[in-house]
Amino acid sequence: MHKRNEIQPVAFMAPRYKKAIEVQKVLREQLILKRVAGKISTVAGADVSYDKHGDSFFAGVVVYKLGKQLEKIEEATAHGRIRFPYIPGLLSFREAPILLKAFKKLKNDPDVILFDGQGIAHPRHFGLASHMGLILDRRAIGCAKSRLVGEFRCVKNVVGAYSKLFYQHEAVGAVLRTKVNTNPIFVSPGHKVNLALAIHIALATCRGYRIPEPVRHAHLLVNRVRKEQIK
DNA sequence: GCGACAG
DNA sequence: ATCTTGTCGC
Repeated sequence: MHKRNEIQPVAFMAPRYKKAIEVQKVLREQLILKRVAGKISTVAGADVSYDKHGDSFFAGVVVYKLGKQLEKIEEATAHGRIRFPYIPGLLSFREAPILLKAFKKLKNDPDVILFDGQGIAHPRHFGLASHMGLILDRRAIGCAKSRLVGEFRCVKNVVGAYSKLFYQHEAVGAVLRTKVNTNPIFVSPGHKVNLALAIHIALATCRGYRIPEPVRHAHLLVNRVRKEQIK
């Protein structure tokens, strides 16, 4: 008997997965869920693309200067072998290594990073954006295309409208309308930001598409690189 | 036992 | 996530 969103009964999981879950529980204690002071002038987006044959993938990061017009100032990619299966709730153990490899090539250190996944809107309040933000010691925000946990009400069909995402009686994120007549996205604080700033940054970096520009371009970048490298 | 389940 | 062309709708 499992409550909704009680993903992966730990008792039946392989030891390495149980260990991963314990790691998340320990690391989440170090998360900073308040807005950290400091100017935000550069924003990065990161994403991963999987090789068709399933044993390798690519990570990409794109850095933008924040302004009226977003100006791309740097991008980096990395290639690596997949060492961990996809298990809802344990995505960071699969994607963090390759993402870190790409971040190491970066010369700039962005003031905030947007990730293609959840922040604290997660069974243990420690999704990909939280994990990466903590490791990189950067502000991080989760921008997912679908729900992992939580309940929410309908979102008005107006850009900027949102409803809070509740999980265990706590607002862990927002279901945000970034484009009319289009499904909303799931924004949640990852690290060193609060929900209000997470929503603000996500909206401020949207340019007419559902996905915030940094993540959208990181997505395009990795897909382009993957298709070229396969040849 | 069934349904839910980021990418 | 990925395999994939056209097609319906704003």
